[in-house]
Amino acid sequence: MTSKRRKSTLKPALDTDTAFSQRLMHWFDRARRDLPWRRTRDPWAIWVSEVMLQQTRVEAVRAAFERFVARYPTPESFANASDDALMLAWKGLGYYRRARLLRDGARVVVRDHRGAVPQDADKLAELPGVGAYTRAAVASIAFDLRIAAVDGNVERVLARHLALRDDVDAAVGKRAIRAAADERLDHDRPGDHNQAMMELGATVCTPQSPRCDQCPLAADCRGLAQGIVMTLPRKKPPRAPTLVKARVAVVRQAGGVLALRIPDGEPNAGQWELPGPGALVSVEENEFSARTRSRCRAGIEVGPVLAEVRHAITHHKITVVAHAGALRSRNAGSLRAQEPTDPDVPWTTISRKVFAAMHESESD
DNA sequence: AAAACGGGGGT
DNA sequence: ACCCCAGTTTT
Repeated sequence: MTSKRRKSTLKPALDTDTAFSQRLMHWFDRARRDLPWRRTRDPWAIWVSEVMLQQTRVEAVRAAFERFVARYPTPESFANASDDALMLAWKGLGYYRRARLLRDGARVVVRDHRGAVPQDADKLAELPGVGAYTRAAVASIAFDLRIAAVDGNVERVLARHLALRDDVDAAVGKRAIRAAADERLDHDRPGDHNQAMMELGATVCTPQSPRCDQCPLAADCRGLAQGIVMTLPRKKPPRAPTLVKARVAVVRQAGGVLALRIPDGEPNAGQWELPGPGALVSVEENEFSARTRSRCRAGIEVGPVLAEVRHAITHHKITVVAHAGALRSRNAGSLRAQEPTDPDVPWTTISRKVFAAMHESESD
């Protein structure tokens, strides 16, 4: 057999790209998983799935997705959801702020687009919570628009295929990735192409132990040829974390414990947490009462330590010390009694960790 | 227990 | 170009 590789430089880019997408599509047609959001072309459902998938593994999204779209089948239905309903609908997925942004987006769809997700890439990008990635994903998967989606998976696949040594977080690296993604996009099946790239990154071209022997793109992968796959993509080193020693009080009342609904503007707004100065505020034990009073409008005295839990958010490493507490003011201010085990109360993750740790030490 | 991972918004 | 938001899974 003679090589089919062309020597001509007439249309080298096109030739290479066609082969790229053919190999990718052939692989995807065989390897694609049957997922609920791949059985619909409804742009709202696809939008929802993309937002969920940004933060959670496929398996966790499976159940949540079907429950969510059954409960909120249209942007309009979700636009009208209350904060509490939103929390419940998003339960188990974390990153509640994204659910709020999704609702903001749904509200704009209702207000500016008569409730229909706009079939236009620029209009999509104007929606709250829809950035470059989500815009590309929805536009290509729901509407067949020819826009390459670049998420972390795609970034990794391309950086390796190109042997791109630039920092992918810096402007030069971003431009290179973007250009490579656009160049390789399959114009006949843009939605499938984007999904295939992401699936390849998630299942074959994985961060730690890539299965290059199973990769449809290995033949012309320059990173593999140069033996630098594991070093890519290059990113700038993360910033050193800030250490926080936060404190909360466990004040038993009316069969539950006192809790604060986190005010708008603070992290985790709308969720419930144990009273204290806040999850990102370091305080000594003797400062607790004063700092808590200003935020919770209630006087709380703290006693013995019941539990310590650790939690990490962004560049904060938080140690939360949970004290037994007692209410000293006449009324509870902004605090309400809530049941720790009530599945309908959207406790913060830190609060749940505290309850779990207390439960463990009890059963010892 | 530490490390790894990621997309959107705001300044 | 920078910082902030916010968790789960893997090692």
